[in-house]
Amino acid sequence: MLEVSRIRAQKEEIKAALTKRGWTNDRLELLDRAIEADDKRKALQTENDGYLSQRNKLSKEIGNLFKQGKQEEANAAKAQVEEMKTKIAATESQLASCTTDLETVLLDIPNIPHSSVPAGVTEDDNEVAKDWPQDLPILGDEALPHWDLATKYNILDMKLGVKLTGAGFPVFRGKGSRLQRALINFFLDEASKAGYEEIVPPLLVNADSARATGQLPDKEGQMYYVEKDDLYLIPTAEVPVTNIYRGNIVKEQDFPIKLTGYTQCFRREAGSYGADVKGLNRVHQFDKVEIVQFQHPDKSYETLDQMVKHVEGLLQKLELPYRILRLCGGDLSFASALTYDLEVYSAAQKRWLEVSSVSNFETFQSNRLKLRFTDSDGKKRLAHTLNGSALALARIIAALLENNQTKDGIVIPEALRSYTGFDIID
RNA sequence: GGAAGAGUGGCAGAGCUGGUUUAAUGCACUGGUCUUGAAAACCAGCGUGCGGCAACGUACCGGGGGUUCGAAUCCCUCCUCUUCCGCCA
Repeated sequence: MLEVSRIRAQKEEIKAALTKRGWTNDRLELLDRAIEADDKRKALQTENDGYLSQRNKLSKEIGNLFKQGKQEEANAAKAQVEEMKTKIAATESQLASCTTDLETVLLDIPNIPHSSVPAGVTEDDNEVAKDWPQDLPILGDEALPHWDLATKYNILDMKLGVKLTGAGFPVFRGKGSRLQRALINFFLDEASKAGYEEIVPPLLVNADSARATGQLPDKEGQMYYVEKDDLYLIPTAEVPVTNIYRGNIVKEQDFPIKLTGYTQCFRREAGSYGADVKGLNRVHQFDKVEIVQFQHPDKSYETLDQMVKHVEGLLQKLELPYRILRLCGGDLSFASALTYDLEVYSAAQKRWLEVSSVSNFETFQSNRLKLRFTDSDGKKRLAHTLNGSALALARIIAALLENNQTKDGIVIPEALRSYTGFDIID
């Protein structure tokens, strides 16, 4: 959520930046509506405070009058307060509806894209920030997609998941399970080495947490919801891990705050069927190691680069061909100011698979989180928040299986062997 | 799940027979005096949001609602914690 003060101060720049998201005048007028609603809110607040002030003053007087035994005067004052209360009730209800209006408008305004974000509408307009320098691997015609490899080596069973739960809930078996566990440990160890504090958070969160990171209200349908307890299954570790600092005021010297968490992630992912979603490409439950940082506004883009480097390092160690995209305005998520997608090439599917998304949210998320720091002048300012997947397991496994298939079996990359305890799946 | 007790500012802890409480006091923290430096002592400052150029006003004592001219204080409800019982990985 953008701050109204920022919309006021930089309205024209913001309008210009939002056109990169494909926004036209009819939507840009939301900015004016936000300012209008805020003006109204301020006026009502001033009015209401005045009434409250009078009420408080009168109430004190009544107390004194009673002590002095001046019953009649006290009763007269009571009548005045009665009048005041009617006014207060009226302005308060206006104030409440006005605040709701403002909030509604603000929730519809996405983050302002960073100056380096290319304009564009679809993923075709994304910019390749770093391409794979070598030739892409070419497998023989006998090469299989991961869903067939999974069956061949009995390491992953989608049909069994259907029996146990439903479509999109994979069941890993044997070496498939161990590969899964190995990757989790590998990713967590790498994050620890890079200075991230490891967190094991709850997998269910309350509505306050879901709201603070922006899942509510806009992405409510994406989350599994436990009605009886009013809790949500997390779609990513970002939600509980980021919320650790909800409402906190940290010291400037605490930056950067670096957290990592492995969790299973749950997504309802309504819609979207077909070849693209086959196998592990899109599932309802998957495993992911997330990295999160809270940073001083002046340093957040440096940090974003470091986080991308970290994820790159993982892909290099796994010996997977990858490229980095800078997302265009149209493909940029609602809350992000700048996002890099890391994609791994699947030689069998002959396409790039998104395995990580690393974003700087600037103050967009911290505004809802109310995550602030005290700067050197003693002023309270919103921190910048960043996060990225490091990494999502399902698609990495898909890519590993496909790219590393040989006639003897699937070869485990060197870096993982001490974790898996085997070097081939056959 | 059942019973009892409790939730106050970074921490500790008063207030809780409704009205100078503008939330006492201590610790911690920040600045200053003193000191070669430090400690101690002393002086001052020290929550957050909103409105206001400011003075200041206003809201917040777990969340929400109510009673009252007036609520940290009384009532209802929800949440959390502690202790005991039950159940259980």
